[in-house]
Amino acid sequence: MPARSQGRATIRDVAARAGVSFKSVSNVVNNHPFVSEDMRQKVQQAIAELGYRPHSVARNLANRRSNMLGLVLRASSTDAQADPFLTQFLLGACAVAGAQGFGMMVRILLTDEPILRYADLFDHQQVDGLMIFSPRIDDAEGDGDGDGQDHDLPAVRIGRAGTGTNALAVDGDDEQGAFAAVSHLATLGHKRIGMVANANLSYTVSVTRVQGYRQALQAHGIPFDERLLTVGQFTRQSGQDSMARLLDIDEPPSAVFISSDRMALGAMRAARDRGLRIPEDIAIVGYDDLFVAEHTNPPLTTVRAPIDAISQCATNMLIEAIRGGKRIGSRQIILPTELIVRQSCGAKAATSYA
Amino acid sequence: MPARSQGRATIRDVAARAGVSFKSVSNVVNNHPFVSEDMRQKVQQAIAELGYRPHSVARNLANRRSNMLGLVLRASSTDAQADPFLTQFLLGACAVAGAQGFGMMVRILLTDEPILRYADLFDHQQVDGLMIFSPRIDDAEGDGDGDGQDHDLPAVRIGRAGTGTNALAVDGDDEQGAFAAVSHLATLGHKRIGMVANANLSYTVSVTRVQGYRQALQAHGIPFDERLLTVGQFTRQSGQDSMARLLDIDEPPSAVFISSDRMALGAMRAARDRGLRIPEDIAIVGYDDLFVAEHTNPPLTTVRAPIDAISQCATNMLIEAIRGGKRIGSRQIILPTELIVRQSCGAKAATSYA
DNA sequence: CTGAAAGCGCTTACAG
DNA sequence: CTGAAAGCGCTTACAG
Repeated sequence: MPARSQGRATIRDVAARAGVSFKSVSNVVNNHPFVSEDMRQKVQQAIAELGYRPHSVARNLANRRSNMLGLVLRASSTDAQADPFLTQFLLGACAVAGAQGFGMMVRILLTDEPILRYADLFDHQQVDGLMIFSPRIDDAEGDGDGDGQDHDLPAVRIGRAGTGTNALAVDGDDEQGAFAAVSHLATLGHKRIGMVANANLSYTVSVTRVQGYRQALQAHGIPFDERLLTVGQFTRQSGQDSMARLLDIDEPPSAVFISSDRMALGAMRAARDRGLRIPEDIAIVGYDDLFVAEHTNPPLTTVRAPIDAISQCATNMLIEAIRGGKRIGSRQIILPTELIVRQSCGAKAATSYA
Repeated sequence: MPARSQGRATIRDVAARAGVSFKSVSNVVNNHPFVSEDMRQKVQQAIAELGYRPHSVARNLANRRSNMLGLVLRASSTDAQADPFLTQFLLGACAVAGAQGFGMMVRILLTDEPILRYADLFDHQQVDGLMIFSPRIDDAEGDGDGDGQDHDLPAVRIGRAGTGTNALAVDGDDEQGAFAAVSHLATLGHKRIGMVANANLSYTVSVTRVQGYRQALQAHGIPFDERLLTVGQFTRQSGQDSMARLLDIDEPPSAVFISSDRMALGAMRAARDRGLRIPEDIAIVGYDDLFVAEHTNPPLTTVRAPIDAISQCATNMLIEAIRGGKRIGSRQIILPTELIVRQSCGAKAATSYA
């Protein structure tokens, strides 16, 4: 092969081989209009013969585009909960991005690190847009991505929208999910329905679920009793403690909505510690549909977020924003969640294995 | 700020501001030796004032390096099992890479896709090295990354080494893990110890665990009985079926090592279906230490792979190979696994919650 | 539709 | 230790 002795074939090599100018090679590689079929064929053949592959770095420099999406993951020690969704999210996002010619570069941000502008996690022009995945993190903190800068990147947040100018966001409908969970309980005849919130009410992810809870109560004509609402902090232990507290009040609940599966594990434990049978003595609904939910005893009824839809939607939105130019305005998309009925509430379960 | 009216500050702007040549700026940015303290300060100040950030794309083009690691993930529908490790692996790898100035670009490869050279998943010079994560996939297939090409990238495989020339690989010590699991059973007095392999024996990940099983038997003077060895195929259902088969033979086992937690879930179900108590009537050990293992009834004794150590080791090895130049030769590192004793074998558990 | 030019922002050899 | 040059591989305007 008469390619260069060193390194891969370059656009010039292809041009020489095909007997055309290298501009023409660029044209066909980039699928420009108005290239004659003849030219295309000649070039394509030379490309094949030389095993030419475009040099993306050079291309990016000239283009002022990187065809890269930057995914920033906020992980935290207290919050392993987010992890189970992460892989699934990543898979979906990479697939969509790849199909549209974008690569994915990921950056981890530990919560304890100081929060800077997310864009600063990447070099200048290293990515064309940002996906910010931090669904279970304190939103107040999370909003520290100063917009207002001149050359802000398009960004989409997974979770609730930040305060930025170009706020794009995609999330599951937590309110509706909580509503469905609690309605399920009410429909089964429960009147004393407690709730263990997954976090204190400075977290929007906690607030929306509480709202769904209250709306469901209202829809079913059940008065809200604040003694029935307690608050945990993500961990299983806090679920156990919160449940114990709920069980200790006068007129304890006959059913409890715990807005986190992880915490529901603790809650089930607390119930069992008192000799309460699930669901006969106490009905329980969780939230998240972790893998473990199917394997608890009894299998846990819970709410599942539409991770695949979220990842696809977010990726498409971001790419659209990148292609569409600077200001798309803000947009927030909320996707419906699904109640997975198993056996922890006493309803006959549609899906059941364990 | 006298920066350019358009775009970010460039190296020239910094030079102008600091009153030096832009070569000097490059020098300090790249931490070259022999820059006077005075120069460094002037430049650094100008950088700060202008908010200059190096343009990585341009730098990469000039450098012929991208400072990027390419992570290819082989996912498969039948193999959700790999997922739980993925997030943890990704976190570890990104952290190490980031600390050494490397970004991470990820590419998903679905198993059903044709297997090409892994390097072809990336553009030319888009990444400096490859991490290949596909621990639970048929190894025969996985080896289809033709080495032998001229400009092969350094690559490290998570799992057993491929056949390539530059074969770097890191893995957990499955043999030792299986050995520990089965020895645990033997130590508790079991003589009839069965095994359900996680996959048929064309998968090395299955073979090594079987080897550990046999070695442990031998070490404890227990003869190998092939009727006690059965083979599943990753799924929970196959674990259930395999266990049922084992329970049906004459002289059934009093303890079983199931080399996959997912399958152990099915196995526990099969045991319970026959009214067998765990661990009184039948002891069970799993493999993987999925999150669910802590929450089964009873909590599952199992083997945990050193994911963090693997991710860190693999990333460091790869970066070393990148920095060290072409041929490092092949190297395979096997890291020790850990037996997590819970309650499914009747041993007093050190760690116990659920 | 196709050439020769200039440039993306930076870096590595090259003389001073 | 510091300048002016050439180049990384490609692309966008520019004339033909």
